[in-house]
Amino acid sequence: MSDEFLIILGDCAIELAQLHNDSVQLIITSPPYADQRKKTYGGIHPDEYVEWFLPISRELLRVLNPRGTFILNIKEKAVNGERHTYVLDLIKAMREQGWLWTEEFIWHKKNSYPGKWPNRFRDSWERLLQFNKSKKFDMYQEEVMVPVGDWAKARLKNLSETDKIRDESRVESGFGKNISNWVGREMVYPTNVIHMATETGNQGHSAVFPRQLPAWFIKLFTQPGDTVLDPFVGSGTTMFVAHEMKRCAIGIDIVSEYIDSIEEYFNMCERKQA
Amino acid sequence: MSDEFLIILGDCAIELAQLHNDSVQLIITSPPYADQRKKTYGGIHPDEYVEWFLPISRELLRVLNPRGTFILNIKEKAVNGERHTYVLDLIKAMREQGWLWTEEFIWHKKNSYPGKWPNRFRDSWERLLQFNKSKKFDMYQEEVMVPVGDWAKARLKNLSETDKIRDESRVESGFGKNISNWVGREMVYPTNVIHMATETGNQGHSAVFPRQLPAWFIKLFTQPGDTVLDPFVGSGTTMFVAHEMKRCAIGIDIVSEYIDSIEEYFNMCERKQA
DNA sequence: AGCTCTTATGAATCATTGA
DNA sequence: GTCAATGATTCATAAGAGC
Repeated sequence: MSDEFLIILGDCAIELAQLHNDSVQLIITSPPYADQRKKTYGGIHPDEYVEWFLPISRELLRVLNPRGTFILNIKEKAVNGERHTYVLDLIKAMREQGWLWTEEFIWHKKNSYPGKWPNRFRDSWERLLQFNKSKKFDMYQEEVMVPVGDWAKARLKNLSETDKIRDESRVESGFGKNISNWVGREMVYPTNVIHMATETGNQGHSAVFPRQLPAWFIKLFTQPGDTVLDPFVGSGTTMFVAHEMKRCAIGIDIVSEYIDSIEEYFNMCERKQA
Repeated sequence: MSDEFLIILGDCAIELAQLHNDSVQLIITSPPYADQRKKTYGGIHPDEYVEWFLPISRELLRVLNPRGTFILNIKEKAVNGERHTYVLDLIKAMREQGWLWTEEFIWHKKNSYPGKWPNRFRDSWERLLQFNKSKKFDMYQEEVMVPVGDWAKARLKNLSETDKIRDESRVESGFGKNISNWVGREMVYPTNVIHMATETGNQGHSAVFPRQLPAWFIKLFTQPGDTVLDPFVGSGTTMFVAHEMKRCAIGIDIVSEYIDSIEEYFNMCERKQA
C-alpha cells in the first residue's frame, strides 16, 4: 500500500479511528442526503440527520489539522412543502462541537435537475459549508484566481454561453487551460459563488461532484503532499482529483462496489508507472 | 389619500397594528442588517437580532393573507472570522411562530462589495427567504418565465454540423440533450438562483433592491389589485414598482426623510394624472 | 446609433487604535 | 481584558463623456 492513497471499506463513523490526530489538511465530502440513496446508505430520516452526522463530524474534527479545512456539500430537501431545517440544526450543533462556521459558498448548478412543481422552481444551488478548527487556517487564494476585465469582457461578447460551458466542463480546473494562455493579463480573485455544471452518467455511477469542484477546493486549501480526505468517497472523484494533483488521498465508503472500483483504478495507475 | 398606496412614518413593530388581518398578498422587505446602517436605524447587535425581529414578524403573520407570501432579504455578517448564526436562529424562531419556510432563493450580486482578506473571498450573494402562512399559496409561475437567452437562439439558428456532432457526442454531460429541447421554445421557467447587480448611486438614495428584484416577486406572487407591503420601505423601490404594476402599495419606515421623499413622488404621480 | 474609455461607489471585512 | 469605532483594502457595474 502506497502512502499516496488509502482506500477503506466500512462505516466512516468507525473507520475514521484509524487516522491520526491532526493528520488531514482538507476534508471535502458530499454525505448522503436525507432520505436519499436508500439502497446504498439506508436512507437517513431528516429528523435524525443531525444525530446521525455528529459522531462522524466529531471524528473529522479530531483528524483535521488545526490549519486545515472541512468543506461540506449539503442541501436540505423539501418536506411537506417546506424546507427542512436539519442543515441549520447541523451547523449549530457542529459549532457546539467546536467547529468554526467560517463561510458558506454557493454552488450554482447551471444544469440543475429538470422538473416542474406548482409551488416551487427548480433547485439549482447547493450549500458548500466551510468549517475550520481555528481562525488561522491555510488558504492559497492566488491558486484559484480567474481572468477578468478586458479579457473576460471581450470573450463574453464574442463567444456564446455554450462555448463557455463546454470549456468549463472539459477542463477540470475551470478556465485553467485558458488561463495559461493569458498569463500577464489581469487576474482577479473569485467570490463565494461558484458556477459549475453537474456531471451526469459517469460510468454508471452518479458523480456527485463535477471534478472541478474538489479541484477548486484542493487548490485553495492544500499544497502538494498534503492529505485530502473524503469520508463518503462514493465513485471516487475526490480521490482521483487529489491524486492527480499530487496530494495524498484517503477515501472511505461503506459500499463495497465503490471501493472495489476505486482500488481497480489505483491498481491501474500503479501498473502504468511500473 | 388614495386606496392605491399608503405611506406610514413610524416603527413598523407599532404601525403594523393599523393593517387588517389577512389583508396583504405579498410582503417583500430588506430589513436593516445587523450592525449596518447605524446612522439611520440604530444598528441592531447580531446577538439581539432575532429578539428584535420576532415582534415584527408576528404582526406580518397576522396581516398576511393565507394565500400570500413573505419574501425576506437578509444575509449574516462575519463576526470574529465566523459567519454569525442569527439568520439560522431567525428561520427556526419564525417557524415556531407559525411561518412555513417554503424556499430559499439565492440573490447572486454580480457587483459585490470590494475587499480582500487572507481568509475569505468577497461575499457576492444574499438570501431571499420565502415564508408562507399555509401550504396553499398563490404562485403565478408563467408570469416570470424568462426568454431563452440570445446565445441559445443564435446558436440554434445557425447550428453548424460540427456543433451538432460535438454536442451529441457530449450527451453524457446532459448538455446536448438540453439544446434539442430548447428548439422552438421561447420561454423557460427560472430557477431559485437570481442574478442581478445592485443599483448604485440612485440620486443620493442607495437603492437596496434593484427594481427588477421586487418586480420579479410581485409578478410571481400577486395579481393586479393585490396589496404589496414593505415594512422597511427605505428609498421606496418596492412601493414604486408595485404602484407601476397596478398593485396597492403599503410602505412603512422610521426615517422621515425617506417617507417625505416617497410622498413627494406619489404627489407628483397624482398631479400628472389630474 | 454604437463603441470604447473613464469615474464613482456600493447591506463588506479585518486589523488597528482608542475608551 | 472587552468592546466599539476608524482605516485600508478593492472590483463589477452603471452612467456619462468622447470619438
